[in-house]
Amino acid sequence: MRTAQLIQASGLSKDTIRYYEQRGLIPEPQRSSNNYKLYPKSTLELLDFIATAKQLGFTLNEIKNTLHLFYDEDLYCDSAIDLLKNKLMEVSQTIKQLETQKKQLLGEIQYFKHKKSNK
Amino acid sequence: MRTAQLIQASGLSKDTIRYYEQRGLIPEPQRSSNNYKLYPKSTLELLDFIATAKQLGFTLNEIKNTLHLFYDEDLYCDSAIDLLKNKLMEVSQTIKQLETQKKQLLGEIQYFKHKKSNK
DNA sequence: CTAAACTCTGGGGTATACTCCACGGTCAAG
DNA sequence: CTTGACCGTGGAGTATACCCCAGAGTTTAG
Repeated sequence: MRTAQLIQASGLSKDTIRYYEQRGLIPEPQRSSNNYKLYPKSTLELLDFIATAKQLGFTLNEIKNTLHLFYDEDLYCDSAIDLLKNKLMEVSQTIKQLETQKKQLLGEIQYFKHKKSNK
Repeated sequence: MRTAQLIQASGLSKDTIRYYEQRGLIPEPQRSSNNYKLYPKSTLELLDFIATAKQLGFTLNEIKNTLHLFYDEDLYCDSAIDLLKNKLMEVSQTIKQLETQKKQLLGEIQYFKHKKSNK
């Protein structure tokens, strides 16, 4: 699979793919004689794995430390569950903070409504 | 008020204050003959205003575009309310996305639990 | 053979909100 | 007069996830 195909199949830009390569998220592809990159199918699957993980809220760094799950999912159910649970707690925590922010915003709105009615 | 006092009273670092100055969030202070900065009291109040706005989720850029509220709060109740409502919607939107993320995470956890029990 | 399309690389730019460093001037105490 | 605290400046660095550009080799169609 050449670069153009991978771009097309993954929906990612060449720069994103290159960036993932540089960050070590996907392995360096082989080269053909003209130095063009040749990706194995697994890279496409890996990119899907990465996309899913991103959607779940994982950063690229976190995903990088999780690649063993992609390569041997069956072996690491427990650690997968741990990672997911941790992220779940993070997300819940963030939601809580935002709920607090919401309350404060509502309070401020009330304050200005009150002030306005006193003009 | 000199720099040290403002740092002390605001709880911000010298670098943060300087940064706010550069960004135009607080006005350039006067200088004494030795070139030391001399802040008026209002700057401290302004820093408190900024801190509050930050807590409500506003970025420094947004805050900068909102400074007229600080300088003439009474005149702009309506626009204050608009700004707050917009931010409220933003926050609510973010919360929704995170709730979705949470559901997906729970789904993934179930998936791995299931997979594990089948080993 | 030439022009267009494809590919590679290195390196700079973006947004956010600061922090940290180093160099140098100023001031007060002893 | 010197030492240490205080103050100011410019500029680099941090984290995240990319985007964009330019220069140059390669390949393919006509």
